[in-house]
Amino acid sequence: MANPLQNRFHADDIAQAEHYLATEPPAEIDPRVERLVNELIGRIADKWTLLVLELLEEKGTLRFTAIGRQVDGISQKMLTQTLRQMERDGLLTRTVHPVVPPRVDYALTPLGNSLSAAFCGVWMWAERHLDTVEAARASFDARD
Amino acid sequence: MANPLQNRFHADDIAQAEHYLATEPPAEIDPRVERLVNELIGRIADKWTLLVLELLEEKGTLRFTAIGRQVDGISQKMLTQTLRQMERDGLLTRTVHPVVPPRVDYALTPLGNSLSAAFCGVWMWAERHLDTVEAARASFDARD
DNA sequence: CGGAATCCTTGAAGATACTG
DNA sequence: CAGTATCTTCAAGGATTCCG
Repeated sequence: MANPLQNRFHADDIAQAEHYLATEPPAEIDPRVERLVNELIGRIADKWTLLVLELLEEKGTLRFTAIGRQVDGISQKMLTQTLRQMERDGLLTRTVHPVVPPRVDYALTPLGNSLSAAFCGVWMWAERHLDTVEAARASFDARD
Repeated sequence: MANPLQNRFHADDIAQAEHYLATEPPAEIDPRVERLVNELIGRIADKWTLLVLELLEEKGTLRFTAIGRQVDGISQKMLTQTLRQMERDGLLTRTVHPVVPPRVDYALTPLGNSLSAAFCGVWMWAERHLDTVEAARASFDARD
C-alpha cells in the first residue's frame, strides 16, 4: 500500500487545483457519461479492489494465494470475486498455467497501472490531511 | 457532477505518473498511517459522500432539501448521515439559522474543496478510459 | 423545514465444505 | 492450489411516522 508518487509532485499541486475550482465556473456534462463515471468510481473505490490494485502495482505478478495472504482480512470468496471483476474491467490479466497443482498468476494491465496512478491524488490528500481530519473528528465528538 | 479541472491538466499527466510507477521502487510506509489512510479512502469513496462533495463544489452553499433534490436516489436518512459524517471530518460546515421554518445551510470547507480537487485524477481516468473498460467488459462477457 | 426514531427488507460478505 | 457451492448472518439502507 505504498505511494511511490508522493514525493514526485509539488506540495501545492492540490492548492493550485483548488484555486482553479474557485475561479472557474463548472462545465456542463453529458448525463449518460456522468452515470457511467459514477458507476466506475463506485466499482473502483470499493475497498478490496483498491487494496488489490495497490498490492499488484507494488509487487508486480502474484499468484492467487500470495494475494490472499497479503491483503489482510479478505476472504477467499471476496478475493475471487474482486479479481474476476478487475479482470472483466480490463485492469488485470489472469494467466492459468496447465500444471498440477494449478498455478494462476495475476498482473496489472497498463490500464490497471494507469488507474493506480490516477488515485495518486487521493493518496496524497489522505496522507497530507490525516491529522486535520482526526483533529476535526475529535473536536466534533467533544461538542456532543 | 461536472469536472471543471479536466481541461486544465496536460493530457499525459497520468501517463507520466505511470512511468514513475514503473521505474521507481515503492517506498516503505508506516502501517499505522496505512490503516488510517485506508479508512479515509473508504469513507471518502463511499457513493453518497462523493456525490454530495461534487454537488456542493459545483453549487456552493445549499440547504438540506436542495441537496436531497439534486442527489438523485438518496434517502433522507442517508443524506442526514452523509452530511453528519462529512461535517465530523471537517469537509463541510453546517449553519443553522434560528428562523421558522428552520433553515440549514451546508457548504464545503477549504478541506472539502481540496478533497474534491484530489479526486480530479480519478475523474479524468474514468472519463478517458470509459470506452476501454466497456469494451473489456463486452469482450469478457462474450467468452463466457 | 430539517431532522430523529422506528421498523423492516435485502443483499453483501463470512464461514464451511467440497473438487478438478 | 485455486477455486466453486451452499448456507447463514448481519448490518446498510429504504420506507414510514412523528416532532420542534
